Amino acid sequence: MERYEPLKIEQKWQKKWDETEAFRTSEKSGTPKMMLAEMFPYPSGAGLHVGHVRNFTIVDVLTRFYRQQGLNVMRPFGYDTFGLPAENYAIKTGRSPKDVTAENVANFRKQAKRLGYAIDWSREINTSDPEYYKWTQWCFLQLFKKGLAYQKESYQWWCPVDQTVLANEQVENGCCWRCGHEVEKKKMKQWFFKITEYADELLSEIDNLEWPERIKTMQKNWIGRSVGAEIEFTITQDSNSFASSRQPVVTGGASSIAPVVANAHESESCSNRKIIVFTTRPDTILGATFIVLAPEYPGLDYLVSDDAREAVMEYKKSALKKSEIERQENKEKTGVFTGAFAVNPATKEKIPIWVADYVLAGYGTGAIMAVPAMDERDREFAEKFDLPIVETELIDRDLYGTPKTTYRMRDWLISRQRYWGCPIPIAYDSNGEPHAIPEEQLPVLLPEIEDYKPDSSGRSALAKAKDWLKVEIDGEEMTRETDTLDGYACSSWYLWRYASPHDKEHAWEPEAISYWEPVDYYCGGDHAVAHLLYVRFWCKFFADQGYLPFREPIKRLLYNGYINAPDGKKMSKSKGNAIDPLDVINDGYGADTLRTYEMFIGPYDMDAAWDTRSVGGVYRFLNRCWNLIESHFSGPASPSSTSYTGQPAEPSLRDEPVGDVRNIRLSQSNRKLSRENDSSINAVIRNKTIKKVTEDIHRYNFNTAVAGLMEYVNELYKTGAEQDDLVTLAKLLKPFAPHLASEMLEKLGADDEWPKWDEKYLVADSVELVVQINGKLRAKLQVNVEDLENEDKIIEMVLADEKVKKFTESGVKKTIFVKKAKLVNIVV
RNA sequence: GCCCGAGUGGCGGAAUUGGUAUACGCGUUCGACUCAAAAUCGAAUGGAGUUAUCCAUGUGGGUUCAAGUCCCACCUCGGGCACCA
Repeated sequence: MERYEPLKIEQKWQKKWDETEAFRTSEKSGTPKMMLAEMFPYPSGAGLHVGHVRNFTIVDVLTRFYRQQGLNVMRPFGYDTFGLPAENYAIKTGRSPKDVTAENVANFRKQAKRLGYAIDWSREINTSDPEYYKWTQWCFLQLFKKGLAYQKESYQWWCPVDQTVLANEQVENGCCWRCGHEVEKKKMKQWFFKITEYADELLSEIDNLEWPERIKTMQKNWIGRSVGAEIEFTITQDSNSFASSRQPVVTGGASSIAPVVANAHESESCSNRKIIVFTTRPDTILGATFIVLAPEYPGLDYLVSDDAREAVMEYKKSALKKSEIERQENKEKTGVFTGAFAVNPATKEKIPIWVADYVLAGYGTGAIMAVPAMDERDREFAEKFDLPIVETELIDRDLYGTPKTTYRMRDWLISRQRYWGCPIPIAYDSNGEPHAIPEEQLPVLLPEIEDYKPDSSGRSALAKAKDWLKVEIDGEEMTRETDTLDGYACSSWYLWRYASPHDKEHAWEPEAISYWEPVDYYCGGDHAVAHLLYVRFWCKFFADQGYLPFREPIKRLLYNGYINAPDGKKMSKSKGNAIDPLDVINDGYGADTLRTYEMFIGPYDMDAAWDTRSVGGVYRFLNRCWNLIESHFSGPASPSSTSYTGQPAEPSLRDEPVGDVRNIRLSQSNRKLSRENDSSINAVIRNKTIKKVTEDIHRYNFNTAVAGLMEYVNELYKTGAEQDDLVTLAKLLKPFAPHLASEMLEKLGADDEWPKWDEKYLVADSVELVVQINGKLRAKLQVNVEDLENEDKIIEMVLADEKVKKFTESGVKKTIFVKKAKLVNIVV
């Protein structure tokens, strides 16, 4: 008899899986495929976190479950390596981000292997590998060629600590998602991806996704479609304030290296003759008594009157300086009159034009018609500044405006003024016009430099790589773009790279992609609106270009909850409440215990607190699995062959070498059963367990699947376990505890094919009938299954029961028989 | 403020379609084994009570033969959005 030694078993199987490349996959025609992936990790210096383990194990359970069912299952792995943490660490320690990243990747790989994941290691990708980012740059160029990657000068989120701009999705409560510092608005020329081009489809397709409702709702809200109209308001010519020849006053703004190209929308709405407003209520136009412009409104400088100019510019300056937090916290309306007027096209009234920061520059046209009688915010503003409030009746929606749909979602800002990212494959000619780097020159390699530190110049550290900056395109000398791409760009297509990770000709090889993808299961606990929206956007774009045969990249999304510290708070190194998964393994519990525990901890999509004592409970369960096998093969100690005497264990058992099983015995009542009866009883629980575990995994109820296995083992301890029971146990256990299960199957000489249950074992001859009186449980009777077909007979039997009689002396009003629930309710 | 989740023993959590509330695990108690401890094995374990029985799924109502589950109102916690016209 051997003791359960997880570390020894796990090492054996991990070595075997590694050497045989056990999980290597290739396209197989005729075999149903399945592709699963987790959201690939950012490999931090701290190594794997228990949260990673939960995330990866969910994917692994499904991977192994479907492999055991004979599907061609691909489960790749990758690392999202570009980004600020590596660069900041490099700045702090003086080491290169490349070296630091390489170390972290090696550590993550080693740790993932110690968890026994069924990963196809030939499909390992790394976003900062030039072989990979060559194709990220290729993707960028496709978007650039179609006008979906463009430059625009506008006010952007700027993190003064990280010295870079940020996308809307990376600003959380007015703070930088990385360093937590308050962000500012800064006028800069930046690169954008035109995600708004796909806003409609991104929204309408959400309903067809097998994704959690809460993620779908978040995406819908994020896209925020509003149907309304744009209405033109003419600025009054007789206004003394108006002068079309006046030069604009330049305010704010950061240096930019290329000339500003105003887009069509801006030049139209900042025309000096009219203001276009967006409204969802064009039918309320009769009540529009003033116009409000955002402080950043592009045409503001042109229309402001001389008298008001100073006050307006002062207001604009202070509004821009205000952090977003201040703007959010202070809901008190502020604003100033511009001195200009416009004509309400419906009433022909001359109405004043104001500036106020409750109007947002980035939404609609940055200008609204205020209807204080209808809109709470406008009313508040009107009351504060004593503007007219006119009660109004509604008119035909389409009378004065042109129908227009607007989205809350803005275009995706993708340039970053940082070193450790994918270089944007663009160069500027002497006029400052951007040109694509020819595809044959890709990848644009990230140059090795000495000093990664960003500065306030608004340019990344790449600007210091003087030689690298120069590039010749079509015989013309040009200057390279020094910004790098947002890391989310690198992760917007990695799922497709998995299909052909080493292809030199394509970002993804057409046949491989159409075999493997879209991804069947994608699992993660973050990025509900950013990454998960971006991959959908790129998918639609590349489908339109003919590169992808599907328009949604992810069929099913599993959004797992977090694992918190034992105190219920978020785990963090600084608070000292973090659990290191490698410590749990090395303490002797092993990877199987860790994996199984994290599946057992609770529903996968709910947050859960770590409980060290419960880890021990799962270890005991695996130990009991092991002991069943050991006693099966070690003769006298076997639960199924040891005769129970009611006395202390026989001497022969005491003489056994140290074995945790030596006290396994059978309860007296169960020993009365003959061998034949034993196995028929086991057939029932065996089939029940197969059904439960299979169905639970299909429903992602991993916690109850493990509970079902525990119950099964408890039963086998009582009844004794035959070969069939042990083989079934090992097969069902394998997705959760693959090392132990592999060892068990090897000892049993069995394969790992997923077992099927036979319904015939699940139908018993007699069943327990529940008897309620007035809805309260009063009795239980054994009845024959065939009697359930005969309601009269059942009721007769129930009413004849002694226990029931006590309650029915005063007469029976009504009886209800529910066959499916095997229940009778008697109303007295 | 608006939109989602969730609230069940001492604790984590089960209960899949309205039908036996508390599966499974932790903890606790008792017993076996041991010189002893650990480990292991077995038993018990929602509360009150003399058996009967009564009370328990955040609170208060309602529907129903029957409610953790459905409806109405409210409370608490967590998450998302937050002047989006």
